[in-house]
Amino acid sequence: MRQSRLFTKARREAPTGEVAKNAQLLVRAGYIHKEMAGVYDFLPLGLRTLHKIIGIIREEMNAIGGEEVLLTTLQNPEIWKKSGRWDDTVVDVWFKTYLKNGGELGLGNTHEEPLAALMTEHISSYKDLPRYIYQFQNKFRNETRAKSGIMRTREFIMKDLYSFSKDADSHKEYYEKVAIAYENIFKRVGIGDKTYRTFASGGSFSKYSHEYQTVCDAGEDTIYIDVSKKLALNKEVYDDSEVYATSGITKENLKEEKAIEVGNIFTLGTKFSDALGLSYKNAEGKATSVYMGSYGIGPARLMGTIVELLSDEKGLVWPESVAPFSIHLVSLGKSGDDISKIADALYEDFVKTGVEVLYDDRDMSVGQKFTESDLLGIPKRIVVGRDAIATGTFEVCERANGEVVKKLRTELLA
RNA sequence: CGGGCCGGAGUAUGCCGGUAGUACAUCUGCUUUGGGAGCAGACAGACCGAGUUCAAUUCUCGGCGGCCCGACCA
Repeated sequence: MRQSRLFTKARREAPTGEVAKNAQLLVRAGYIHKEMAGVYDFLPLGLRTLHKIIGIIREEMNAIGGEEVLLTTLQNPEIWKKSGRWDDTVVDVWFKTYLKNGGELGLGNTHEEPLAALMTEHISSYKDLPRYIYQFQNKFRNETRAKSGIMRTREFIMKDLYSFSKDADSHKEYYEKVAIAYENIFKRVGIGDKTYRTFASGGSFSKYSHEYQTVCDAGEDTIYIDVSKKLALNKEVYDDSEVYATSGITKENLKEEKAIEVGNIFTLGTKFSDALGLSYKNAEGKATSVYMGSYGIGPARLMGTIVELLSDEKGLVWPESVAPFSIHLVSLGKSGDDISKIADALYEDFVKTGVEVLYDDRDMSVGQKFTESDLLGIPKRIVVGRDAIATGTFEVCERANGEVVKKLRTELLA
């Protein structure tokens, strides 16, 4: 993409009042725009990165048998009344609204109820199980206090996977598969070494659930890590003696850290299938409740976590896997001169070979181009300058570590 | 939801109960081009409402909005 065609502009300063590092950098670099507290738009560069993250999650979900759907945001209260979760005192993050005829509606904050209701039409026999259904869908949560930039927002895309199994044993088996898929995801987006499977309270569904917590000072949660076991405990279960027996963690070895919850996996059991009438006939012809699990990841929060963890004083730093472009091609020529002709040709070559390249073809000062390039955080920068004419070489700079090498055109395209 | 701070050109800020100043950005012109260039000129601003006052951007109250701390996070 030609940068002259990119409508967003990088800015020197972050807006007043935006304190979170992730939002400061993403706003300055033109990846996102704040509409209001806890509500952010994704602009072209930000959307590309978000889509890269979503793509990685999708691959991992498909690899463990996930089938993708897209359920609605508008929610029918009748379904939620069956599980008791329409009540504002039970779920306090509802956004509710009205139909023209006065009927009440909700904006979905999660999708256990509608999906369980939907699956009653498709699951009737043990032969129909297991099923694994997931989506990337806009959730609405009326948080009392939005904070931390894109980490806790009132409207956000969530990947939510729901598993429908015959019984607790087959559920447990799949639950562990999801855990591995999650670990793959966090590894692939570049935060694997700082992300811990963490025991947390399970709510009313099961004794414990698991969170994936990424160690980071910007995090809202406090966890206790057993480094050798690569496991952790959320502070909320720290004083629960049973968790140590369950997890095999010993209290003495724990290290306290701040962390960001980047994912969670829950055992739901039959709570929702009982409430919504989701059952199947087993081999003996007996009606049996479907055993459910739910598994969430917030792609935007994951994006914010990557920013918090990997960016530096110059700006964003993306791993190749989630960068909006692989290469930032920066021309130091002026439109029409020899340098920019070489840059144009190189750009066309990259486009032809399918390389994702952002081409800074704008007429502006060198310093400004480099500073903006650093801010955008694209993994590799290729500079077309006087060397391109003098020696036919191009400077290639790694954003992450600043390493610079000179390469010939043929080496770049190889 | 409790507490605190804040609200002015596109962005960031200084001063101020009496003509809203500056920097950056933007536009025009000339020069400049390997780390946010220079000169000249131009465009552009007080969240809303009430009160006090001869006079309110400034003081007071209320609303709305933003950020932070805490609580909450099914």
